[in-house]
Amino acid sequence: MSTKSAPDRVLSLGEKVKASLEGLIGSGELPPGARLNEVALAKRLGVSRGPVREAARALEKTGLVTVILNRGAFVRTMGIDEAMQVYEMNSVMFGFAAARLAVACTGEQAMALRAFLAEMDRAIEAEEKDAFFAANVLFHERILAFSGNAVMEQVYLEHTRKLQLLRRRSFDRTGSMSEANAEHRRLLDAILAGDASLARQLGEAHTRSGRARFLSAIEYRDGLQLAPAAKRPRSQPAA
Amino acid sequence: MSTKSAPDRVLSLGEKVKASLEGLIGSGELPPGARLNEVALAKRLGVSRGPVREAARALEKTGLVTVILNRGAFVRTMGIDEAMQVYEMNSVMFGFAAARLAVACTGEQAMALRAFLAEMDRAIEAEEKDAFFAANVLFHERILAFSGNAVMEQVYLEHTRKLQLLRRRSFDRTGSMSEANAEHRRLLDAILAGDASLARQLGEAHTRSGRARFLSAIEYRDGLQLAPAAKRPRSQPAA
DNA sequence: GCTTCCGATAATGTAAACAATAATTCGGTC
DNA sequence: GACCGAATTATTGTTTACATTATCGGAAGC
Repeated sequence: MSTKSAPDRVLSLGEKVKASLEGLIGSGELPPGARLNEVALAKRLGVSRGPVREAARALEKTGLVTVILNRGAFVRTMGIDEAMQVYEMNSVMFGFAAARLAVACTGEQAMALRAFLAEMDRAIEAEEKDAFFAANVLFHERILAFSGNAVMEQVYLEHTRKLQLLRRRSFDRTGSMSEANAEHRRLLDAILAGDASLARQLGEAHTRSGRARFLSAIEYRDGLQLAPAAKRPRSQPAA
Repeated sequence: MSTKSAPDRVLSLGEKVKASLEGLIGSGELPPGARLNEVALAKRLGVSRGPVREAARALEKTGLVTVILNRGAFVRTMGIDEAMQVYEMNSVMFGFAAARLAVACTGEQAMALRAFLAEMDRAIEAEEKDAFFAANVLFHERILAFSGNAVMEQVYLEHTRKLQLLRRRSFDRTGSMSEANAEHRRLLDAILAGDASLARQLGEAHTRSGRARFLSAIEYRDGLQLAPAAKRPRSQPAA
C-alpha cells in the first residue's frame, strides 16, 4: 500500500490537541481570560477529556494558560507589566547572543542573516507587513540559535511566543518597520566587524526599541486583558 | 466527625505526586536515566495512574524528566554541555539583576543581602557546608528577586533547580566557599556603591567562577550521566 | 427589596477499564 | 552456536465511568 495516506501517529493525541489549542488561542477564538471547557473541547476535537487535560497542563507550563484547582484552565492574560519584563529578559539574552556571534560567526550564518535583512527590505518596499513580521521573527530567532546556547534559545523562543499572545503585530506603520530594520543592519554590521561589546549594546537597545514600538502600538489599541466584564463567574481566574 | 484527620485538600493529587517524585529524584532513589513506571509509582503512592501521568508531564516541563511517546517518562540526564549553557544563561541574568539592583536597592534589601554574607562567613568558619550552600543559593535567588523582574526570576529559579540535579553540592573544599564569598562581597560592594556597570561585570564573572568550581568539582567525580550501562532496553531514552 | 441559605446543575478531579504499542521470550532456521 | 521471526508480556495511550467541588437558581427570612 504505497498510498498509505495516514502517516500513522508520530504525535500523541495530547500533542495534537495542544497544537489545536494553540491555534484556537492564537486565532483569538479563545480570547484571554476564557475558560477551557474540557468536555466542550473534547467533543469538538473528537477526543476524550484525557488528552485535553494533558494539553491544558502542557500549555500551562508553556505559559499560555493558567490552571486553577477545581476551577479549570483559563487562557492566560498577560499584563503589560509582565510583557515589559519579558522584553527585558529577551533584551539581555539577545544582546548576549549578538555578542557571542560577533566573536564566532561563520560565513554561512552571516549570509543567512543578510538574507533576512534583504527580505525585510523587500517587504518594507512592497508594504507586506506579514512578510516583514515573519522575517523579523526569524532574524531574531536565528541570532539566538547561532549563538550556540540551546537552553537560552529555548527560553527565548518560549517567551517570545507567549509575548505574541499580546501583541499581534505591533508593526502598524511602515515607519516602524524601516526603523527596526535600520537597527538590524547596524547590529549585523557590528557582529560582522567582530565588535562584541558594540553588538551586545546594539542588541539590547534594539529589543528595547521593539518594546517601545510595542508600547506605543497598544497605546490606543488598549483593550488588553480586559474582557467584556459583563459577568464573569467562571470566566476570570483571580481578579 | 470532628476528628476528620484529613486537612481537606488544597493540593490536587497530581501536585502531591509531583512533589513526591521530585523528592524521589532529588534523593537519588530515581537516578538519572531511570524510567518512571506509571503503575508501580501509582501503586506505591496509593493513587491512580492519572495523577502520576500529570505529575510526569509537569516535571517534563520543569525539565526534570523527559517523556517519549509510547516509551514513558525518564529521569532526565543533564549533560555537562547543557549545564554549561545553563550557567551561561544564569550568568547573563544574574549580571543584569545585579546591575539593576545597583541603581535601585532599598535599605531593607541591602540589609538582607548583608545578612546572607554574614551567614556564609559564619558557615565557612564553622565548616558547615550545608548551611553555606543554603545561604549561597538564597543570596543569589534574592538578588534575582530584588531585581524586580519576576519573569527572569522564575526562569532563573527553574534552571537553577534543574542544575542542582547534576551538581549535588560542588563545594567540597572550604577554599571554594571562602573564594565564592569574597566574590559575593565585592559584588555587594559594587551594588551598594551604585556602580551598575561594575556590578554587572562582577555578577557575570561570579557565575562563571561558579561554573569553573562546578567543573573542577565533578572532574574526578565523573560518574555523570553514565548509568551502569549493563543493558538498557527500556532504561535509556535516546542514546 | 435585599440578603442568606439550600438544593440542583455543571464542571473538574480521580479511578478503573480498554486499546495500542513497544519490549521480551521462545522457537526455528541457517 | 548465532541470527532472525512470531507469539507473549508488559507498559503506555486513551476512553469511559464515578466522586468531588464549585457555580447557579430560587425560596425563605429579615
